[in-house]
Amino acid sequence: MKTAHVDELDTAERVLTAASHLFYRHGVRAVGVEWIVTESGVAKTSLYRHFHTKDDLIAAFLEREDREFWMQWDQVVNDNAGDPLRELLALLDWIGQRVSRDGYRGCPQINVAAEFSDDEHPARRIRVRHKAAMYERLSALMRRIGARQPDDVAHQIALLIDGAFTSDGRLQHVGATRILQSAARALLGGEPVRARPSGARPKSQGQRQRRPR
Amino acid sequence: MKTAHVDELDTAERVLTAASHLFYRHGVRAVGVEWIVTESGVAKTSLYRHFHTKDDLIAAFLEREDREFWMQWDQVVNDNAGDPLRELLALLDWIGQRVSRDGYRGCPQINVAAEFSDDEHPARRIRVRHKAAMYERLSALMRRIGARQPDDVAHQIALLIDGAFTSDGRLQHVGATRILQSAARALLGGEPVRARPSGARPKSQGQRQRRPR
DNA sequence: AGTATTCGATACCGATCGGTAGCGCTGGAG
DNA sequence: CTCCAGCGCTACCGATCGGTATCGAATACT
Repeated sequence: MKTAHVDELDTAERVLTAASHLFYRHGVRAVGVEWIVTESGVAKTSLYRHFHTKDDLIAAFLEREDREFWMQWDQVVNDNAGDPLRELLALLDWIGQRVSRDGYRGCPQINVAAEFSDDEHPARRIRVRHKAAMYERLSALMRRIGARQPDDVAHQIALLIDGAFTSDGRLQHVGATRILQSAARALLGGEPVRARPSGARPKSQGQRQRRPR
Repeated sequence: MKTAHVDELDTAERVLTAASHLFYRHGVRAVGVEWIVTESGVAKTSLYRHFHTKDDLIAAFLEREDREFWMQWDQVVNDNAGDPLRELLALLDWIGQRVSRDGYRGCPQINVAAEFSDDEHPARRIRVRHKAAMYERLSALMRRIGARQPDDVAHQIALLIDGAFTSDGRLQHVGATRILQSAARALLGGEPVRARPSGARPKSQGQRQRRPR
């Protein structure tokens, strides 16, 4: 059915890629389909053959952003498996780098959702799901770390992350990663218990030590 | 020159009020001038007599939001003058209530700025100024509180606040104020020094005590 | 009273919006 | 070889975009 040239990009893929870049950089309402057509080098007819409406294209953009975000998240998690605290710090490092990149313009979920008022709009639904998933993962992670109030800390770290997302490179010169990581450490209560790689459940939040520097 | 009926609203004022509500609720690009005309009950000609372009109207909207935000901020500050920590907690309480209100749709500066890509656009300029002012105030406050690393903590609390702004009522049922305040306390390093109401400059961050509960 | 300004109303401008119709080409599957 | 789905191209649709022109009524300052 669909084979085409293996070395060339799929038509739908080219459309979605071009649309994603434009949507992210300029906002979805600022980008007309004609612009996407020009940028992707695809006929308008073909665009509408794969995405029935512009809203479908917007939804596809956000769905893909969502998928890729969690893929990278999981990658960082897997690279630091075993030590939950290390996992958290690695995630914050990844986010710190992400928001410091040139051309970073915030979280697409937040940005696009703000352009629509109808809560039934796919953009807003996807955003809600995305942020709920974020909290769930953080909450589970806080439990594994052994935080005393895992739900509260999860909410707080979620706030830090969303704040970093909207910072638009404001933290670039002070070190986004450093700010995020030290905040997380503080939120976990000074110096949290370092859990053993082999599932040692931390129960006492014993010896507090001054921060290394 | 301009007196008009004292009991009636100024024409420009009616336009700006209607535009502000629509802009905030639906996003600036989703709202056409015709819609503002209908909602304000003002002739299109009159609208353009006071605001030469739609961008001028958008800028006026954001400028006013900025002014009113700092007016309320200063109000909270004045109501809690003397004790810097109390001041901070009161500010976070105010923000917690603000983001929990029905119909809260995030920070207008963040939302509108995301709809434009040109950094020279007034919306993005005002946003940068607004957020810079936020950091400056927080940084000064952290110094008055006696935080050990005032700049870092200021950045971290700014992240919390921006995160709360974009939470869209997600913290409503867990208590936004509680989450924000406990985060701030933790970021200040357990229990920070409580400054005397009469200008006692805290220099040593002496006795650390375990959190009350 | 006279004059200048501001108002609302309507009609209009070119440009662009999201989306569709029709046509001619092409390349891979049967 | 035949067939046909997917492609690019162009022309087009009604609706709406931001913004302007014109005009008569109402208002305010001198």
